[in-house]
Amino acid sequence: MFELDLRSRKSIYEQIMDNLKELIMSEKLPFGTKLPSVRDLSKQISVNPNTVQKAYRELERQGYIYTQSGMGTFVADKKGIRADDAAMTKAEQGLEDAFKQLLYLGVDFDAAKDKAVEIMNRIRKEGVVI
Amino acid sequence: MFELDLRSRKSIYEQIMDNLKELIMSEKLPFGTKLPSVRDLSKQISVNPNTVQKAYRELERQGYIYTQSGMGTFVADKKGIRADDAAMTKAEQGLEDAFKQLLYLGVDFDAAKDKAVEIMNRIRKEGVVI
Amino acid sequence: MFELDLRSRKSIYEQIMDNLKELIMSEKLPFGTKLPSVRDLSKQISVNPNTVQKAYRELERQGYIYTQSGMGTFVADKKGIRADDAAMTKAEQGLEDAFKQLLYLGVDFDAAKDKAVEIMNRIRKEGVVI
Amino acid sequence: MFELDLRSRKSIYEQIMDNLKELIMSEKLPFGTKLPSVRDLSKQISVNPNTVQKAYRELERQGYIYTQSGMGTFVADKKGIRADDAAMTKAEQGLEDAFKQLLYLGVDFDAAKDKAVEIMNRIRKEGVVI
DNA sequence: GTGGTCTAGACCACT
DNA sequence: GTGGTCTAGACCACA
Repeated sequence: MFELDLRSRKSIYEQIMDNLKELIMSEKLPFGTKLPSVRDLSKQISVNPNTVQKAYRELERQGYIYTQSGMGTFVADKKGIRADDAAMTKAEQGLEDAFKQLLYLGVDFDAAKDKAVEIMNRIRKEGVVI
Repeated sequence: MFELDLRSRKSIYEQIMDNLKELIMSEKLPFGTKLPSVRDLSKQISVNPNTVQKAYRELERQGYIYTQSGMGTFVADKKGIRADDAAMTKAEQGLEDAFKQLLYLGVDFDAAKDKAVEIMNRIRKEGVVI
Repeated sequence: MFELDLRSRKSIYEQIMDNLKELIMSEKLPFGTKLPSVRDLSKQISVNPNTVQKAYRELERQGYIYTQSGMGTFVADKKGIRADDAAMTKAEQGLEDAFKQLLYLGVDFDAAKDKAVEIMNRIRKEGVVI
Repeated sequence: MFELDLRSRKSIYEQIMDNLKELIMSEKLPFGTKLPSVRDLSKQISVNPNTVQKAYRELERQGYIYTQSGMGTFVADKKGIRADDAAMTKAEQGLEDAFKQLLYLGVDFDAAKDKAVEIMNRIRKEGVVI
């Protein structure tokens, strides 16, 4: 389904969330699709079930998926996604930090900006089609 | 000297590092400047000396400052900053992740890109003069 | 696991690092092995957990081990060790200094060289098998 | 007279000692030579007089130099040098550590040994003539 | 005075 | 349970 980098500093549940978000936003998992159960997914990616559960719970809170008792977990309509203000601010802050980091490393402003634009265009092409 | 946001998710020592990096890169603290001693800065910003030292240590490792035991800590020549390839890749990855995060939140691609450009221009104006 | 010399001039965290490096390089702790947790090792060798953590942190920075938050700390693949040029130069400088130190003490050149060769051969036999 | 690296991690008084030991052992400062006064040397190399004094005191303790009240400080006969056991052990330990460090960095045993021999021969030629 | 190391013990997020 | 961060305070060597 997707890959994790167990050696990354990013926590595992966040990696799971990001992977699923990407699949959902790119409509590789379209509205209504049944997600694997917590137990199945946890086996598939060799991760503690609690960790998967945490990812699912958080995704549900953010409106990406929903659960039907006894039936399973499903991809929600994109309209349901909460444009969580906190998450938004955090993402913007992340953008700012990453950009500054480039400048800290001695990259010239315009070069850094070009780099950023290049990355964004690549993302558009590669697939986070929305 | 600068301010901390104790409620932020960013750890204190990282905030100290980022603040100092900004002051150094903008040459508000030019090459050779003596930084406040660990103890002084810790009092100034009401933080434990160990926390300040951790920030100094890491900044030294990254080449922003250098230390003379018994004498103090000083701003290093910018040439000393390691254009660490790993750090570079990491920064680019960070940019990519942050941008994707925006898209995950349901922001339209072009809106996200505009946002990013706006942020970059703000950074340019505000002063990370290099 | 190993022993510390609390009376040594070498700081404790450095002794921990050197001991672990030796165990790793000799493959007594092969790739992937889980190291004792910070708390366990600290109890085992009667040292404060922070001190052990400092050693682990530095070993991670040097690429000998890696860490999975919440899971533990593991021996990294040797390929990960940075053949850091700076570290190399430093090691050579250390060799030079140590040798000069012998000469400063009034040891005859050939005697010092013999001593050095003897030490190197002992190291080969004793086990820093690579 | 000689140079210091203020940014080095080696303490200044040790650098002074090593420089003087080298000059003495190579007989560039032969037996009986008057050393500059603490005050003069401290000015010359822009260092706190206390630091120079500490170096002189330690050199005297080790038998490299001697002081005549009111007259100054002089280079001692090499026979007087105390083959301080502790210092000897420390030097040997340093040699061992530096060599191991090379191995840690992934250098092959024989390559490391060759390197060491090369360094020793260079030292012989370059001047620590004894 | 300076930085460097260490202890004792706390709280947090993650697995 | 795991590592990561932080506080409060101590002692040391060095300048």
